[in-house]
Amino acid sequence: MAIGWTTNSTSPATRASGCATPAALTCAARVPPRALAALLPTRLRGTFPRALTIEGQIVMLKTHHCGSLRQEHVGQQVTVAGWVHNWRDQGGLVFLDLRDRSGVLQVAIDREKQPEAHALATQARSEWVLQIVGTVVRRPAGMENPNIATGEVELHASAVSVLNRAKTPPFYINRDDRVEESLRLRYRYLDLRRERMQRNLILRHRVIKFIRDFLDAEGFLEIETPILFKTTPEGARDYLVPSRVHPGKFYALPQSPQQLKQLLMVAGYERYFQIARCFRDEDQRGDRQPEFTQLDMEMSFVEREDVLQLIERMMIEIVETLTDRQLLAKPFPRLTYQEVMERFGSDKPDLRYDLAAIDVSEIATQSDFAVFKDAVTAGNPVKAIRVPGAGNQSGGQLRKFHSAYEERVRAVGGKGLGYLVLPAEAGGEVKGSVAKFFSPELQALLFEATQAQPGDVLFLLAEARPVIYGMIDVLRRSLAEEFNLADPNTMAFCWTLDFPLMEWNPDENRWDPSHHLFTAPVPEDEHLLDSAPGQVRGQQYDLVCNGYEVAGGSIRIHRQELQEKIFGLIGLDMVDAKERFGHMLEAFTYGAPPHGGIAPGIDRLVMLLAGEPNIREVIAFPKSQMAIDLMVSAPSEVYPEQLEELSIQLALADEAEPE
RNA sequence: GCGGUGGUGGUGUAGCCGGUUAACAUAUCGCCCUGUCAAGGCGAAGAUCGCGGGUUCGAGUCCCGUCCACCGCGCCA
Repeated sequence: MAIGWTTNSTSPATRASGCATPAALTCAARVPPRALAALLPTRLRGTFPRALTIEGQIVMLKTHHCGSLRQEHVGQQVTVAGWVHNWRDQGGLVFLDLRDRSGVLQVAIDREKQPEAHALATQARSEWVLQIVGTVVRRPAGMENPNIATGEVELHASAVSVLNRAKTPPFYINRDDRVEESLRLRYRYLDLRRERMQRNLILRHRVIKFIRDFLDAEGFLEIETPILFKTTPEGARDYLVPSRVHPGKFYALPQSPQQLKQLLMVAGYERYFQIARCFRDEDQRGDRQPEFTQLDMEMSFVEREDVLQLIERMMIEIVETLTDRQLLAKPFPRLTYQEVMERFGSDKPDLRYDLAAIDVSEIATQSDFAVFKDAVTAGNPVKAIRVPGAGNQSGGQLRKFHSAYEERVRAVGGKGLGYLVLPAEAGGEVKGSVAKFFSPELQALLFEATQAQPGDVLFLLAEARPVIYGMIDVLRRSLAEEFNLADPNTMAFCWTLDFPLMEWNPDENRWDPSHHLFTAPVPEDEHLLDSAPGQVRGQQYDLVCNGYEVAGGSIRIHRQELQEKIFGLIGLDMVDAKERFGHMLEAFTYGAPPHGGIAPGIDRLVMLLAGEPNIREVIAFPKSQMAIDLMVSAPSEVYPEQLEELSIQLALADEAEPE
């Protein structure tokens, strides 16, 4: 049996490479393209080897990718294969737009010149799979199509063969129209054919490849950890997997590889990462799926600063190398937890716009407004949010404007919302619900403190923490949406630091770890663990971008006695703790190095880089909000024999009885 | 678990203060057409209005229940 390359090669460059992999379908290994545009399938370049032959039979069904053909190919005979993207039958001349992953190519089939090919082409319909042999031709002058990358050329077909026919798809593949999402999910394999999804998954691939290359160069090892692991009752609900071999016992899918990566540090691997799947059985959101992907990583002999700098460098390079998006600030701003809560009411503020809350308690307490005076007396803050230019509307509009936001504030527990309107011209009258309680001198102080300009509106809020935080957050988000303040092309990263280590849980009457129970306290605060646990700051850090938490991590506790102390504070008695985390405590007695890590969420990161509104758009096969895979109908019932083998009996409530 | 929005030919929408034959675009099918590229022209077919119940002389439309999708709250160490 003779195996070789065909001799009528079209590309000297690829002859030398002798590579059987279509070059255009691989991704540039070392030099990622500068811009997002370079990610488009239409930009993939097709240097392509000759067809592979075995005993003279061509086994590779294409010599070039559709989207790769350019003027330089004019005159060459090529074979392409792909899906019918669109077709236009003009009688004696049929145009087929043939699509493969690299892009779209117009094929012209002439009845007079190629009657057989033409006869087949007239039958072809959307999404049929065709193989077409033809000659690349420069398009006639004036017939170029600048909207597609191959628009200067077209293929004059000499032979058409139908590799497969296709039913009419349930929705348009060739348009970016909105389609009901349940339909997209049911036919996800068709949805994934669409350009938007291909672009997103290619970007996702590039981000992950970039991360692997970057961390490899930094001395990290990629190490896999088990998917079948052990349940840990804290945190989110676990997905459980019954054991056949051990009746009545269960594995749990990892909520994250947290414990394992710390054990890898004890094991001396020093720098670990993994593109890790994580599982949490909680209700869904646009940025939450039951299974999601983290870049899980951990480093030994590092301090907080080392982790922050490494991640920051990586994120900046990802954005600048793989996208056209602008970074709002670099280095990334660093904000303390207290600062973000007081100013933005959220530990993941969207910094693309200001709308920061400013504490005006000192001024408000001098006003005649009892609500503000009482608030300050009770130790609660009075805060102002400046809304630039919002005062330039009629009195009626303003009242409507204010009451709409007052309603939002009430929805999060606020009792009311005061407002002041600065006149557009100097000397004009200051209006608004609380204007009469502030003397002109106090008003001036207020405007100075908030740097208010003519025509601005000031919203004034007085409430106890943490209710006021929720009010600030909801005001910022909804104002930014109404006034279009968030530039979609900007990536506003920041670090949130100095979280409290513990939060008081009044229901359970104990302290809860605010991050997780392996987070180390800030060394200066360690002495407060006994006297004032609520004041202890943790060595925790979150990376925030555009209002989303895109990474969270901490420096860990590596000493057994400190770890035991934390267990005590959160109400875990040592018998319990040993049962659940005995392996960790024991490991820490065998020379655990100081270590820390972080875990960026890949789905959220790619979502932001792609400019998508939810993570389903960057996941190939996501689940619905009810955690259902609409394509395969998972979860599903199982056969009684399967349950029997697992020693499991169902105890369903009547209404949940399976049919 | 709670609240909100939506579900109408294959797809996307209109119809919603109840009233004759459920409208439009597109896709699909047929015929015509040799420079189209969101092709065009002519014609055809295609909908028990998510499902179940109720009110009514009469329900896509009103009411109740239910299912599904999405958004948010709770939840998510």
